[in-house]
Amino acid sequence: MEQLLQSVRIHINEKIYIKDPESSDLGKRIVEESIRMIHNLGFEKFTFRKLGASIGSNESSVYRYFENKHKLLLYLASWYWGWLEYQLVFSTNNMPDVRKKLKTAIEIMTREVKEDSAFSHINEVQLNKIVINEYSKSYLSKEVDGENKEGYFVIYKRLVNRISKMIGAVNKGYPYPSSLASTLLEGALHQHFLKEHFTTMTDCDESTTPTEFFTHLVFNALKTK
Amino acid sequence: MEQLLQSVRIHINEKIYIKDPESSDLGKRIVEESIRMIHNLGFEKFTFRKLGASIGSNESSVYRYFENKHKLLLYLASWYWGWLEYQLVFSTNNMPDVRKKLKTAIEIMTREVKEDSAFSHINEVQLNKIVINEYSKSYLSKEVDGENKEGYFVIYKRLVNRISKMIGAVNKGYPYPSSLASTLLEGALHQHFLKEHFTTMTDCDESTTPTEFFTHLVFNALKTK
DNA sequence: CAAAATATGATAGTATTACTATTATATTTG
DNA sequence: CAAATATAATAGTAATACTATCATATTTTG
Repeated sequence: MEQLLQSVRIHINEKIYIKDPESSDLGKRIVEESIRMIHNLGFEKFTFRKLGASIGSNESSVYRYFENKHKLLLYLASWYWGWLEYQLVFSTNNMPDVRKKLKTAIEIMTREVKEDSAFSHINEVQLNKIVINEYSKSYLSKEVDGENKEGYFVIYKRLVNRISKMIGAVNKGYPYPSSLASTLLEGALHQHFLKEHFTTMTDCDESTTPTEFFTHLVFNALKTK
Repeated sequence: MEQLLQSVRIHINEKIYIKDPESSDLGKRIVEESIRMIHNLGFEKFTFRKLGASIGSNESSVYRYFENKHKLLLYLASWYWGWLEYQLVFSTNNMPDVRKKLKTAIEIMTREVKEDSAFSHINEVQLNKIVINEYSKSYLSKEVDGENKEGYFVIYKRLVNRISKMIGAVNKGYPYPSSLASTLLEGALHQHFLKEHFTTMTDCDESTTPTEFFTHLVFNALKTK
């Protein structure tokens, strides 16, 4: 699986970047170091000037890859969701039992990322934390409709749609498959956040995982009686 | 109910503001106009300079009420959740049937705010939109733990706790009352957002409400069989 | 291999933001 | 009426989010 992931390239909408960061060494260092810096500083305090300095390069060089840090965040998020999508498709492919399939899907979407694949310049553990802490900011803006039209969120939407279809496969009559799927993805990030910062608002901790909570939630929602 | 709400003052942690905006005419204009401006411009493009100009006052005067716009957002959000909490407590008080009580609670927490009470300087319709679009930004920051310790999120946490208890009252054995409550509050905002900007990721529209979705979700989660 | 094209680096400059400080002028209160 | 307090006006600072220009290094290709 890891071997395979290594060779799979996640295709990201070309409008998100100016120059493909995968196409050069500098580009890869920009992505690699931006993950570390956003993880450490948080998105607000992260700047292209700091990033340039940190990779022994220059602010202006970073601007040749990404228009601004918002676009860079969209890039990182797209990569992350593409990576999850790959795992989802790979793991659930050819599973004849639709319930098992959905169960697997929920697990993949809600589990904590604990190991860096160490194959690429992308640290998935830190990237997962970034998505938990910053992803909402990428769409909670006045520009969201325009950016959505440009296709900046396609991977995420496709992922929600895949889960939605799996839900439909388990229970055709269930009236809210898309809402349940989007609640699952967004809610999983939220429960992980609460676990770290607002323990009174969640039951998730060392012994209880978001996976358990959401598995119970989704399958109960789909009960017909 | 509206009459009552008019006279109820929502108590907000004094550390959030420098000078209580309820204590002066200027303070009220700051709150009133900031709601309009954040609603129109979005939080990122909103500045104290613009706000000052817009109320025929001055940037420096605004700074005497709030340390920065982040604190102002915390203030507005606290007011909003306090307002919802009041409605919740008022509406569910003395309801002996715990299921009806929870049903009412879900409705209050998930419905769209459609009418401005017109009694105060606060436009609840716009404020509801602000909370949908901006609330996450108030806690998705590196300062969250410090601010949480200062008590900036108490009202929201109390609200989640109230719902959590109502859930426990319906089904003592349910293992995730807090997670379900937090998923409800956060998920409701999310579904309202999707309805406006990402229609493919939700089933909510003119004919289906987030209330229906969450009512079904919560009560199914609490089924014992 | 030389010329051309491209990528990167260094430096400087601009408008805006997010404040702080100071002083002047109203307004309220005792 | 004097003193205290609130507000307004103005100026100033450091940082941010860029844009522009030019120099230099590296790669491509004819």
